[in-house]
Amino acid sequence: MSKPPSREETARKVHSTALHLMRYVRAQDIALGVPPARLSALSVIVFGGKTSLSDLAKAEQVRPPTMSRIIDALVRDGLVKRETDKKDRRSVIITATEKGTRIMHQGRSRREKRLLDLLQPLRREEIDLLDRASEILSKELRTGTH
Amino acid sequence: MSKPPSREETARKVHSTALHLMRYVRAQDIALGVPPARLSALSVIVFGGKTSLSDLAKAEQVRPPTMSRIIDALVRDGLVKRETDKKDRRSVIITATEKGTRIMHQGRSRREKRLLDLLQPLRREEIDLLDRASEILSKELRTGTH
DNA sequence: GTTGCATAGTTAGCATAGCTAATGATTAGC
DNA sequence: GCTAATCATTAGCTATGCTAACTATGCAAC
Repeated sequence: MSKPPSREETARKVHSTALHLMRYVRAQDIALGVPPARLSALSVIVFGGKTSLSDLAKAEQVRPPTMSRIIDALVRDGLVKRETDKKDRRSVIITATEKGTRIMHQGRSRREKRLLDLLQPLRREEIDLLDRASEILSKELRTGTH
Repeated sequence: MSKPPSREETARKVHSTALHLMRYVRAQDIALGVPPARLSALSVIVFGGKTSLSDLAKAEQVRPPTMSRIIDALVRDGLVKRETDKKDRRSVIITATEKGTRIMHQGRSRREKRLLDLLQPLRREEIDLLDRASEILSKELRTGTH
């Protein structure tokens, strides 16, 4: 049927697809009323459990002052709470409130539903192929230089 | 070997992989010294040819005032130029300058090189699989409701 | 051709989110 | 106990998103 794709072509396709996919799922988040940076941080807090502010900053690849201000807003809106670490009183421990947890679960299920809708018309073999492709890429992203 | 993945699992994997992949390639862009929104707009201008401001706004999924200001910055930095459309004098046509084109090509080759490095250890069959997976997803993203 | 509506773009003003530099508080090393 | 390192915050800048209000132009109806 078709000739084997060059690595360059495949790289371009993969990049373009990932870009459009992210755009597609992120559109769902607007309904939650929590802006993107805050939602992303909240996700780490809810699903990753309690962490320090600096660990959060690392996870989100932003600088501590940026994360500090994001936490300000999340605290103000009652989605997380700040506590000073008993072991190291310089450190701040961030925990999700019940409200924060609830909103995050809503968000996740909205996004998953959206993606499932996208995958709905696909056949068993195609789902299987997407699954293996994700595995391959994830593995390289974990082991590569970055 | 392994039992067939549920659609839910696959959806989660695909989402997570796309997210990490975008993070991986975007890191390259910092070296260009052009902030993300401007770079993305410049990409549409360089590779998509001359367009009006409102078409650009649609392509980038932002409102016209946002695009207007992005263009302000790109013009100020000599990367694009504004011209009024002769046919419809309300309309503004945006074109890339030589400098803008040069920088964008640099950016593209940096990102492609980065992705090629990632795909480098993969075998022929794995590349082929990624290629087909991208095709499948792209097709759904094009034909789906969004 | 003028009246009136629609469309393209800009301006003004606000919120969000990124950064560096500088500061305060606490801990760790010696 | 002093010094250096670490964690978080504050201040102040840039960038990027939005809506509302405005200007200028085009188009349609009469």
